[in-house]
Amino acid sequence: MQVFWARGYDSASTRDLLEAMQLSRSSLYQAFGSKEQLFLEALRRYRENLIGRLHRQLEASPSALTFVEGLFRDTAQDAGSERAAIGCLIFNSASELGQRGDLPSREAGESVRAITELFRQAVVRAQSEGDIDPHRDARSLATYLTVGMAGLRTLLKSGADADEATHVVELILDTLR
Amino acid sequence: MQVFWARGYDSASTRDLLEAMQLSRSSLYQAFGSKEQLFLEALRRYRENLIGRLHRQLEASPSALTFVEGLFRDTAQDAGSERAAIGCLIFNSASELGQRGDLPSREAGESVRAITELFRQAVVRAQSEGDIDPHRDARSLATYLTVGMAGLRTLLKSGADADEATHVVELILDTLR
DNA sequence: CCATATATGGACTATTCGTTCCATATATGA
DNA sequence: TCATATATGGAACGAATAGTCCATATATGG
Repeated sequence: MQVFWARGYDSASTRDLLEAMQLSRSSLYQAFGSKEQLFLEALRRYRENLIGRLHRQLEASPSALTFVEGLFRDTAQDAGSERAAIGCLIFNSASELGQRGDLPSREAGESVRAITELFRQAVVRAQSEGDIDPHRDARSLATYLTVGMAGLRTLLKSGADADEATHVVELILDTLR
Repeated sequence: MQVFWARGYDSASTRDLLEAMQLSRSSLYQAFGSKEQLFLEALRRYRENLIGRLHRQLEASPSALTFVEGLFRDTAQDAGSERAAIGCLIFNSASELGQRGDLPSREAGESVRAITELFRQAVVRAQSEGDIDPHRDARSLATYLTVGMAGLRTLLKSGADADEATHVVELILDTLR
C-alpha cells in the first residue's frame, strides 16, 4: 500500500510491490490476480482505515468543530515532513487517475466522496452543537472542507512551510463560523 | 505539452510525445536532450502562458475581485468537461512530483508559487479598490486562493458536478469579503 | 554548383514493464 | 504415511520503456 501511496498507481512497479510485500511474483498474482486488483484492495483498505480512524476521533472529540479544527491544524503543522510530501493516497489517486473511467479511477472518486460524507456528519453534529448555523447547507460545507483538505495537501506537496499552511487553515476554518 | 498535461510526467511515454509533436526520435533528443528537459520546457511554457493570460485578464477586469470571482466560477462551471478531467498541468505536476527533490519537482513547486503571486497581486488590487479589507494579509489570502483552486481541481477530477462545485466556489469567495 | 552543416528517419541498444507458466516446496486431511 | 491441494520461487514472455547511433536527406553559404 505504501508503494502506491508514495509513487502513485501507474508508477508503482510490480517489483517495488513484491519487495514491499515480501512476496513472490506468483503469490501476488495468485492472491490478487492483477496490479489493478491489488491497487483496488489497497485503496479500499486505506480508505476504511482512514475513515474509521477519523470517525472514532470525531466521536471522541468534545465537539465536532474542534475535531475539524484539529484535523486541519495538525495537517498544516506537518508541513515539511515525509508524510506531507507523500500526501494522502485518496487525493493522490483522484489527482492522478482523474476521470479516466476505469475501476481505479471510479474507486478514487468514491473515496473522495467518502471523505466528504465524513465531513458532512461532522458539520451536522457541529450544527446541533451550536457551533455552525443550522440553516447553512451541510453538504456544501462538507464539500468545501474536502476541497480545503485536497488543496492543503497540494500546497504542502509544493513545499509550503508550516507557517504559511497554518495561516491558510485558519482562513479555511473561518468559513465554518 | 498536452501529453504531459493529460498523462503526467512519469506516465507520458516518449512515443506519445513524438506522435503529438509530429517529430522523429532523434529530432526530439537533438532539440531537448532528455524527457526531463522536455518536461521542464513544457511546464515553463504552460506556466508563462497561463500566468500571462491571467495577468491580462486581471488588468482588463473592471475590478480585481470580479476577476477572481469569474476565474473560480468559470472553473466550477467547467465540471464534467474534458478540460476539467485533465485539470491544470501545474497542480497535476505538484501532486504527482511532490517533494521528490529533482528539477521537475522543484519547477512544479515554483509554478504553484507563481500562481500564488498572481493571486497576491489581485488581492492587493482588490484591497486598493475597497473590495477587500486592506488590513488583512494579502499573502495569506493569496495562498488561500491557491489552495481553493487546487482543491477545486481535485474535486472536479473526482467527478463532482457543476452545482456542487459552484456552491463550494461561493463559500471560497465568501472568505474574501 | 558544390561543400559543409544541420535535421531527420528508423533501426538498435539494454532495461523494465505486467503477466504467465511450470516445477517444486509446503501444508492439509485421511 | 501417503495422496492431494495449495503456495511459492524463478525462469520466461512479448511489449514498452528512455535513450543512442548512423546513414541519409535537407538546407545553407560561398
